[in-house]
Amino acid sequence: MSKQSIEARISHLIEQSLCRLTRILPAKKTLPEDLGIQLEIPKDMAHGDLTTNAAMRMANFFGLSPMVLSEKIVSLIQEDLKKSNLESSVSEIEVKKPGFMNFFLSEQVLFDNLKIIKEENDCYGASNLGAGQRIQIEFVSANPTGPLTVAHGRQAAVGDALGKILEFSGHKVSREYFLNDEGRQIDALGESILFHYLAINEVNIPFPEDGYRGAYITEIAEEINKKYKDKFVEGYHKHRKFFSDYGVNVIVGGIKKDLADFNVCFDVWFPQSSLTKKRVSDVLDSLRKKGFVYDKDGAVWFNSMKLGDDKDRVVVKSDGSFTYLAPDIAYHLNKYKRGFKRLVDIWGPDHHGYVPRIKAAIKALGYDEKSLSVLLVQLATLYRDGKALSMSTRKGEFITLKEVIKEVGSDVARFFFLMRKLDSHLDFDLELAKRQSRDNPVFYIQYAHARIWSIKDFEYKQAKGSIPHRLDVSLIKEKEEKNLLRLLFQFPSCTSGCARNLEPYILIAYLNNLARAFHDFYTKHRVVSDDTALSGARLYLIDCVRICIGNGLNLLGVSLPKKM
RNA sequence: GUCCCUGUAGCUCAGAUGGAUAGAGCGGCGCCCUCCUAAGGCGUAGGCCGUCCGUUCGAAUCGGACCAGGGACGCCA
Repeated sequence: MSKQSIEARISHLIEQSLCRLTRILPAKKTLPEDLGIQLEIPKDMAHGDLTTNAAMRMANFFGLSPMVLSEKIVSLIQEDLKKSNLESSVSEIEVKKPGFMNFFLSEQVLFDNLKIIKEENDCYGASNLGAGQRIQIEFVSANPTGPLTVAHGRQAAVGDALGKILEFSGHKVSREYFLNDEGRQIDALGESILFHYLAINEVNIPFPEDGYRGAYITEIAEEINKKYKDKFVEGYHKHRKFFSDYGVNVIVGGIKKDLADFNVCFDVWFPQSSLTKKRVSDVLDSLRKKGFVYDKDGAVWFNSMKLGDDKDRVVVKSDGSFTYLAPDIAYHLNKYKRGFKRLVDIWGPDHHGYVPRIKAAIKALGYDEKSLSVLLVQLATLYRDGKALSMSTRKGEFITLKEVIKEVGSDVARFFFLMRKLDSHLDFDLELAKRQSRDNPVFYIQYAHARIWSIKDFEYKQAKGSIPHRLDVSLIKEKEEKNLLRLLFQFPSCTSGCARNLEPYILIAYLNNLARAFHDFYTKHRVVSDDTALSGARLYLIDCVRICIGNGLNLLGVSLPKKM
């Protein structure tokens, strides 16, 4: 019996007994639809495997003290347990102090879970939470005017991990990169390259306003000059488009390579240029018909204030060109039109003011704003030896994602970017990241995985694989082993928690605990010994740990070393 | 000025939808390799959870005010 079904069945029993109580006790009202009942895993294992606050939530409703209500519910549940085949799974239900009901699962459930892990293997922890729903996750989407920076690195790691987590939880995920390949910034890019190209050919023009600086710009200019010599010097203003196209091409190529080196892949690259002017103005026209768009001061405005924004926003400037919002509205409509039921946008914190605007647009387009989740991933600050490294994108002084990956490796970089809650600023210490000890959680977790392989190897060399991995329940009795059983049992609720909250860091905390529990077990008990039966049982157990750590690291996009 | 994020042990941070005595790592101190990787483990010390009100059976968690740090507020993208 899988853990989900036990959880589900217990919470069903609770609800059932509440319903029965309304009939037994003089009910004043009908039960509210959302009871707010939570069945959760208690922090302290002394409080059982599952616990609920149901009695405390419902005490007022029934006019009973939480303790009395708890007792009544428990006695009803116990009657039902006898009738169902759950009786062997729940060993005890206790009522504690303020009114908690604690469920203790029988050890058999935890042992059966090991068999489930072995069977499901790399699917253990997967669920059908998403029920096959199509969900699109758009992330990075950095303008192709320069290489990816550390900030993009965090967004890339988060988006990719969330994609994997959502897939694992039964969603149909599409990862998308919106490529901003036209507009003023792209023009400025072209002009910046042109400036350097002309400089090489000893033609001096003023440096463009909003121009980009940085070695990569001069490199592109040199590359063009090498290929085409001084071909574009005469009548250079006619060739601006060539320079910007060339620059975008080179930079997008670099971005794709950096992402590939970071093990991040996208299903769709969506160029802004594919949203033609006509498509954008068609969308604006349809919004105008619905009364969401109006003219003022020679510009066209979106009536976003009525939909929750603090002011109305310009969509067509008085010079006739679109603001960024206009194609973005069309883009989001396009996402829905492609059949996605849910959208996730991952942005930097500098875009937070933009959220009400796009939410307003979603509403104006006639979709439920809740179908769009905007995740604002806070910045990552790089440190070296406790000192923050300064960054300024404008001056071209920044640390690229590429440099970070080169210095610490993809595994470590990904892990560090995911380590904190998305809302938290992230301090990324390069020296700590390279350290290989307990204070570096990546190595700590990978080390547990490698240790298990090392035990398996040892067994293979000693006994030539003759020890059968057989689960003899009576042999697993150490405290450290029981601890592992419990943690392994919790893995599925951890993965679905990540999916529900769109937060990968929950998984990291879990893996840290599991690795710790394993290291603790390892130093206290020998796996491979003369006692073949015991060795077999322990090999079975640690292989389940290996599967769990492996599945967890896979979701984070971190590799699973067999040796370290 | 408006808005967003943050404020928990000396340092870096957990505390997933409010829950039962607030947890890790580092650093301090003291231990554990004739034994499957010591890149490990164990023990110990260390806290008015920024401040003040409020909601609740119950608050680090929710609401309000204030204080401190970071960031955003364009007919830029």
